Amino acid sequence: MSETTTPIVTIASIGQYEGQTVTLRGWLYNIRSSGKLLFPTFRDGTGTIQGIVPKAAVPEQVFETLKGLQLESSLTVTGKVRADSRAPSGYELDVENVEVISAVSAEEPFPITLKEHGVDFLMEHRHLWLRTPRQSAILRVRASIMRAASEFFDTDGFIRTDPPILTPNACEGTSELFEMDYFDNDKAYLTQSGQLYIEATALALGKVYSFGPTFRAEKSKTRRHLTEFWMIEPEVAYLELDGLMDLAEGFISHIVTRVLEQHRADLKVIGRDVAKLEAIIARGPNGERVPFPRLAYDDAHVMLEKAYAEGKIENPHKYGDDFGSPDETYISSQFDKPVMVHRYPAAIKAFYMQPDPADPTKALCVDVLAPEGYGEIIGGSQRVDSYDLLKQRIEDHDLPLAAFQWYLDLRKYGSVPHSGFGMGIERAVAWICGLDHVRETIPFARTLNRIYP
RNA sequence: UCCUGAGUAGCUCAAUGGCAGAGCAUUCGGCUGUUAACCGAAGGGUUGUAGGUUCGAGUCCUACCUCAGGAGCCA
Repeated sequence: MSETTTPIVTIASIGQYEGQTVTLRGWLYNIRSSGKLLFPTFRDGTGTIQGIVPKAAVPEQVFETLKGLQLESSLTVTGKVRADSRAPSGYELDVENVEVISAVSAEEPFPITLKEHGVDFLMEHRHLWLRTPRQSAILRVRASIMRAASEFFDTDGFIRTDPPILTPNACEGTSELFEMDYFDNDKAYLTQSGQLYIEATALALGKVYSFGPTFRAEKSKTRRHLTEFWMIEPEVAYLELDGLMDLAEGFISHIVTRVLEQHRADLKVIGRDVAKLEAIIARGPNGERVPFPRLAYDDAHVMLEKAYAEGKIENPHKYGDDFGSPDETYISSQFDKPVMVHRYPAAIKAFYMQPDPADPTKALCVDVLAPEGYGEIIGGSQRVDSYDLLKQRIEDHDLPLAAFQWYLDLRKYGSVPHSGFGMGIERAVAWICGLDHVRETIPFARTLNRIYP
């Protein structure tokens, strides 16, 4: 429509074009008017910018077109970029021309308004909710967290080896699995962890990781649960528990560092208290790295006993039991960095975890609890490397031995100490973004009660 | 699965057992610096579903449905 050629730019990069006439391709995010002045706000996926349209300065048709346009109509807009201290982003656009690509009907206006909505309504319109600045910012941070996570392993000699998503049996035999028919007579299940498979690839390649979707058919209805979520899992041959904790610490530090480097603006949109994240990677007085606190299960139990005696938690923690959500929240609230709780009682942990030689009733495992009550974001362990012990564990847990024969083979042919952990991406995103529910951390959350849209 | 809570206009919410209401959104009008703009007006309702109590039920009772938060379990 414009007779002259103007550069097509993104809102994120518009500062480079101050004083120039440019074209944006996007959507109408909001529009205000003051008589013969219009203030349309445009968005293009990279940000938002307010345009100014004085009636006297543009063709009648441009003014009337914008005035009658519904929110989220798509359009291209041409105008001159001007720095303005009144604008939140620092720039405004003096609109010269608009071309409507697709107008939204007034009979069915865009359902997501700038006012508040309920959770159910927003989730029902998730495909449109994604367009709002906060949701877009969260997805950008999610993408960077995933990139930083891969990057950490890729640059440290890890080989990405993704396990199958369709599996013949339960990994741990505890969680509920999504079941399906697999051709004739056989059942297949959606994976709930690729761990057993990457133990195999780790013994082949040394340092490996997997990154993919995971499925849990648990009837969990909380702010921390999805039925389909993404998990990144490293597995390393010849690595023992202490080294595994070092790995987890470096991993989390790297991700937080990258997010702080790249997403200050997004974190501001989300409303995240950045100081809480800076504390994660804060250095000591001489610039030295400050390790994450490491707390043995027994010491964590003592901490909880004291907290209960002082009335800081409602229910006493019974020694030998796993920590409940309120317990984890209390423990993590005592530190401003993620806390690594290790050596849980073997009886409450998975069959494949190596017993502690110093106390065989304990497992060489670690849970990383995120600060601010976000709970467990990482669970990991050193794996049983003895054939006989592993076989006995499988039998003790009433797991089908035949299905685990290949897994036992790993202990038959050159078994070595090895360790790994898994981090749930959505929980990490929820923590880093300071969200109160994981459903906002993934484009289309799958939960107990929702599989639409 | 258990516990708790919520379902009223497109959305967010009010309404002592006694006329069904507001803000936003939509439509119309006003306003040359608005930031979830503001001001005026109009249209918009099978109060989640099915029963019951009552002269009268959005409100009280029963069952069911949907959703949310929590517990357990987990990442």
